Amino acid sequence: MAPEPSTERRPARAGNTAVQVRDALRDAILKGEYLPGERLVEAQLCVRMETSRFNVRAALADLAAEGLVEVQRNRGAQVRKVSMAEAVEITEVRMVVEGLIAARAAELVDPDRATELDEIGVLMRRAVEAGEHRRYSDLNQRLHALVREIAGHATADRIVETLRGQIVRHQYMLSLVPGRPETSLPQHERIIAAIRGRDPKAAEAAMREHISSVIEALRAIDYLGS
Amino acid sequence: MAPEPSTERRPARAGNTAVQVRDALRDAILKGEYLPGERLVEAQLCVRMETSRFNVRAALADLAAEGLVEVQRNRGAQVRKVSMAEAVEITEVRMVVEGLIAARAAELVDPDRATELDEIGVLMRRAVEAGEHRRYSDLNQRLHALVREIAGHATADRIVETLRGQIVRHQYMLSLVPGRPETSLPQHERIIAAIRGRDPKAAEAAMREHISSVIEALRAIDYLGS
DNA sequence: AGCTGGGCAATTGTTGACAATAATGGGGGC
DNA sequence: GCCCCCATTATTGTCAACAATTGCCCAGCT
Repeated sequence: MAPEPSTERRPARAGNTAVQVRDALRDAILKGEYLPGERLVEAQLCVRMETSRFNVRAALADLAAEGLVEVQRNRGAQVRKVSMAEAVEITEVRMVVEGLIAARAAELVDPDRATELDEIGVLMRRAVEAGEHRRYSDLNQRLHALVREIAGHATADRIVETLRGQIVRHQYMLSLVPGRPETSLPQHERIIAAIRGRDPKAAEAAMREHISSVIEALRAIDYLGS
Repeated sequence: MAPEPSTERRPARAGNTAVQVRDALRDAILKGEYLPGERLVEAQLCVRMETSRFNVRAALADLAAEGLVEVQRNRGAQVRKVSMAEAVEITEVRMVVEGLIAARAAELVDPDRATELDEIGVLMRRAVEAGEHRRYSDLNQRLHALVREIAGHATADRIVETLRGQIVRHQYMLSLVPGRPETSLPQHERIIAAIRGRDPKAAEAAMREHISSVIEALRAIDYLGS
C-alpha cells in the first residue's frame, strides 16, 4: 500500500515543485499577467510562486526552451517579445504542420469523430450568425484540437502546441478583426468536409488555405498597427 | 543560433559553463558516445565535463527540451530511445517543414547561391558515380543546410535542426542501405532545379517527394531490422 | 551643460551541504 | 531452496549562503 506522497507527507518546507512553478508561470504569461518585454526577476517570482529560487530558475529555463521567455546571461529573464515578422514565420510553420495533421486526420477519422466534427461545424455557423465572436473563437480552438486528436500525431502535436503558445497575443488581436469569422467559417467548413470525406490531400489543402488567410490577416494587422 | 557573445572572459575558477556543457554533451550523444537508453548519472558527468552538478543539471534539462534525453523525476536522465514509429513521425514533420523551406528558398535564391547549389549537385553526382557514400552523405547535409540558409526562415530552421538531432542514429542506418544514393540523387537534382528555376511549388513538391522516399526507406529498415 | 569614471545597489551565477527518494543486497521465515 | 521484508547505498531533489556581474547614480572634470 502506497501512502499518498503529496497530501500526507509534510515536507516541512513549504514551496511548490519545479513543475508546478513552470506551469503556473506559463499560464500567467499566456494570460497576459506578464507583458512581453517585462522583466522576470527571480526573487519576485519566488514570493509570487511561493517557492525557492532553484525552482524558479528551472522553470525559467524550461520556458526559455519553449520560446516563451528569453534569458540573457547575467541579465535575467524577460517575457519574449515576438515581432510580427516572427509571428508570421511561426504561423507559416504551423500552416504546413497542421496541414500534415489534417491529412492524417482524414486518413484516420472514424464515424464518432466525424459526428463530433459536424457538431462543431454547426455550432460554428450558429455562433457566426449570432455574432458571438468569443464563442466562435472557442469553437475554433476546439476544432483544431479535435483534428489533432484524430490525427494522433504526437510529434506534430507538440510542435504546434509550442508554436501556438508563442503567439497567443497576436492570435488575440486577430480575433478582434471585424469580418474575420465570416472569412474563416467557410474555410473551416471545407476542412471538416475534407476530413469527413477521407480525402487527405483536400484536407491538407483546406487547412493550409485557412492558415494562409490567417497569415494574410496578421500582415494586415501589421500595416494598421505600426 | 547566435553563438554566446561572452567567449573572451574566462571566469578564472575552473569548470565549464552550462552552455559549454550542454553543447559538449549534445555532441557526445550525437556521436554515439552515449547509447540510447544509457543512464546519464549527474555525478559522472560532473567529472567527465569538469563542471559542477548545477551546470550538468541545466544541460540535461535543455537537452530534455530538445528531445535528446529523457528525465524522470527521482530517477535521473537517460539518452532518449526513439522508436522507429517516432522516427517516422519526426521525419513526416521534417518533410512538410523542409518543404516550406524549399519553397521559400525558391523565392529568395540569388545567382551566387544558385551557383553553389549547382556545384553541390555536380559533386553529388560524382560522389554517387564513384561510390563514395560517405562523401555523398556529407554533400546531402550541405545541400539541405544551404537550402535552409537561402530560405532564411529562423523558426523553421530551429525546428528542423531539433528534429534532425533526434534521429541521427536512424539516419546513419539509412545511409548504409544499398542503392539509397541512386534513389535520392535524382530527387536532389530535382530540388536544385526547382529552386534554381525560382519555382516554389515545384521546390516544395520535390523536397516532399524526397523526404517521403526517406520515410519509405525508414519503414523498410523497420521490417528488416525487427 | 555634457561627459567620464568610480562606487553602490540590485540581480544573477555558483557552490556545497543536506534531505528525500529509488535501487540494491542480505538475512530471516516458509 | 525460494521469496519477502528491511537495512543499506547510490542518486537525485532542494535549499540557503556566497561570489560575481551588471546597470545606475552621482561627483568631478572639461
